[in-house]
Amino acid sequence: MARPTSKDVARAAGVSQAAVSLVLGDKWRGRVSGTTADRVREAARHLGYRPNLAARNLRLGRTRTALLVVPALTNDFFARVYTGAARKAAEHDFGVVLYPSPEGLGPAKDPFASARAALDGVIASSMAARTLTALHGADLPLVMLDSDPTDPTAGAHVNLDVADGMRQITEHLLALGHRHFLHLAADIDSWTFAARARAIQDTLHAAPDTTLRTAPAPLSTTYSRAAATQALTAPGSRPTAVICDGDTIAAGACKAARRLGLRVPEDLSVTGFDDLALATAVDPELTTVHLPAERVGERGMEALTTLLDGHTPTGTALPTQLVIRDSTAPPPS
Amino acid sequence: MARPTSKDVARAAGVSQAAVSLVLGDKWRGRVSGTTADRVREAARHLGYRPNLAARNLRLGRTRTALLVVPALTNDFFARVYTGAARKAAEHDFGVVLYPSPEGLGPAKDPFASARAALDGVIASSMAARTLTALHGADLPLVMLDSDPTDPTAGAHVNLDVADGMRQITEHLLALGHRHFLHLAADIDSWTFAARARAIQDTLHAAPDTTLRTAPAPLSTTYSRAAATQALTAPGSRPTAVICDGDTIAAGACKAARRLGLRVPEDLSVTGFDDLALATAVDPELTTVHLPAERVGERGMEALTTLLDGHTPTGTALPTQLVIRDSTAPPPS
DNA sequence: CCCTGGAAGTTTTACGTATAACGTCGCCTC
DNA sequence: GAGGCGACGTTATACGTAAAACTTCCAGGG
Repeated sequence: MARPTSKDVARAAGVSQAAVSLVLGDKWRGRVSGTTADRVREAARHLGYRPNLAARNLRLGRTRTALLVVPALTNDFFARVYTGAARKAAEHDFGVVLYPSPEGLGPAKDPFASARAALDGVIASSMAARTLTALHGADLPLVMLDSDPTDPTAGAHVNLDVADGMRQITEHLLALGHRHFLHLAADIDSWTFAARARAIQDTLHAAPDTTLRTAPAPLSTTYSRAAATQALTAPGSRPTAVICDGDTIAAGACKAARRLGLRVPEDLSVTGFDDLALATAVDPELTTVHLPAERVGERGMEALTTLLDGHTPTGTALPTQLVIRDSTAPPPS
Repeated sequence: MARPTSKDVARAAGVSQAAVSLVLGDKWRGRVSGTTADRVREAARHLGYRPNLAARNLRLGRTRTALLVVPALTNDFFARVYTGAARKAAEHDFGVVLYPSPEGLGPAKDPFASARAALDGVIASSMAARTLTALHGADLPLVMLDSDPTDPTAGAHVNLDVADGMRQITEHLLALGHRHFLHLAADIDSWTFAARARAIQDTLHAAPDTTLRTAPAPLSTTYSRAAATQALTAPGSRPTAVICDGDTIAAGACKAARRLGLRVPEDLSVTGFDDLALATAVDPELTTVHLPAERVGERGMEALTTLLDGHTPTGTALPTQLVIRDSTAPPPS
């Protein structure tokens, strides 16, 4: 037999379809007797009734579904953001559908066409936002993750205190005695990376006799290695510490250093960012900044639901935490 | 103004709602004149009309949405499976919604409740399937990934030739001169890992004077390291090669070896499996087996659509490929 | 005895779409 | 000039649900 509808349940219970809707929607008090309600519930259970979501969504005009826009899932930061968002969503009886990297999906597709489910709102990471001109004009509630807090196009922001993370990293290296730094900066034009660079500069500015050089690097272990090699062999003062915008870059930098005959951390300290699974897989394990990725996802979802309730979410930046592992040490004397 | 409906478009174009549906559904040939069709399209474009998917799904009785069930997205194998499935889905004008690790989502939730979108079919990885008793009885078309091909509960299978991958790895090590092996086996009861173990045994069985020991290891770099240390220091013959069921285990094994004073690959060869991003991030880069993860996702989606068309998908196992990197070498003399 | 009001339902309607079924007109054929 | 037929539409209906509006019955108060 085909999937049972509320009408089938009604027939089985000997009531009208409306009564079934009232009972199962838990709006029956004062409208249906307790015994009848029980009878309806029993019939529904027996038939294995599941409401047709398409019909419900059509009727209610909302879907309890959010779109999460991320640049790529193979980055486990975003995978964790998704996990957090999905968990929180489940609490609110919401669903989350993903719109991953347009690169991965071929020709720039309309995200709202790609997400077959109709949407109640959108949560977008800043790194993905640049590809999403389509977001404007869709007038859906929008929550932005780790993006410029002054950007008014978003209904809400969930921010990470990446500047504080970079400050912690830099001060950790300063405390170890480092004075000459190389910043391998992600070659992506994004608020979060700009904020990280500024934090390094600000922190070093307050410290005497320090030098900082910056080189761009792709966010990929394989390709960042070449960038690191080049930056480390460039003429000029040799850095004793390399600050990377991400763990993947740091992994590439470690390899580059080793090929140049530099031991990490004895001859060169290297720091990561993000605290990906990779950070503890490489040897030495990376000193890095832990980002509460799942909390970002949770907060994003929370912000979206408060937005949908007509309120304005309050936004404090989520803290980031320096994690000291084995890739940093005092500079060689 | 609220979101425009097909009725609004009809009014703007001076036609009936049915005509709008015909034109936009591209079923207008012989029913509507070309000029009228153009007028309708122009009106739709001008109003920014987007069909209400809930209504369409209700009307058509299907959603063009598939559920992909994976154990965890933080494993980039599954992230790539998703990417492949989503890309292929887009071609077929389908959507993919995820049901990730029940562990990640808290108390075992009904996957079909969690996916707010109604579903046309399910694609499930074997590693996730054990948690999905709910799949049975849902009588949705089901495609199983990398699972026991003789299992009849699935409508279709997409298989990886993991046995051949393990055979390639083992023969590579044999060719290098290794005779004494340690297999760090994933501590998960799943068809794919059983097949891998069998392949190692079969291959070594055909080679003279070889020994094989097996030890269980968790699929996590951090925890597998302890398992590797224990297995490597256990009394008895010392292996010269460690075959791991996954790259994460291999990364842990490399660290364990180094702490024991063994250089990789000079003193001990270590092999991975899966070819995750991690495989090229660690130093030395791992000799491993590349799995065409995105192709798995694509084939899964293809199988589902042929299933939905009422046909029986043909199933040949996808090939796996040995990738020789820097973690294997001849055994020490 | 009538009137009010609440309990326990039912009938009806609307959500937006796709499509089957039904008109109407003009032209061509026999 | 009757009949047919293709082009160009329109009208009507169904999908499954939620909820507003309506009905019926009965108890209790004045």
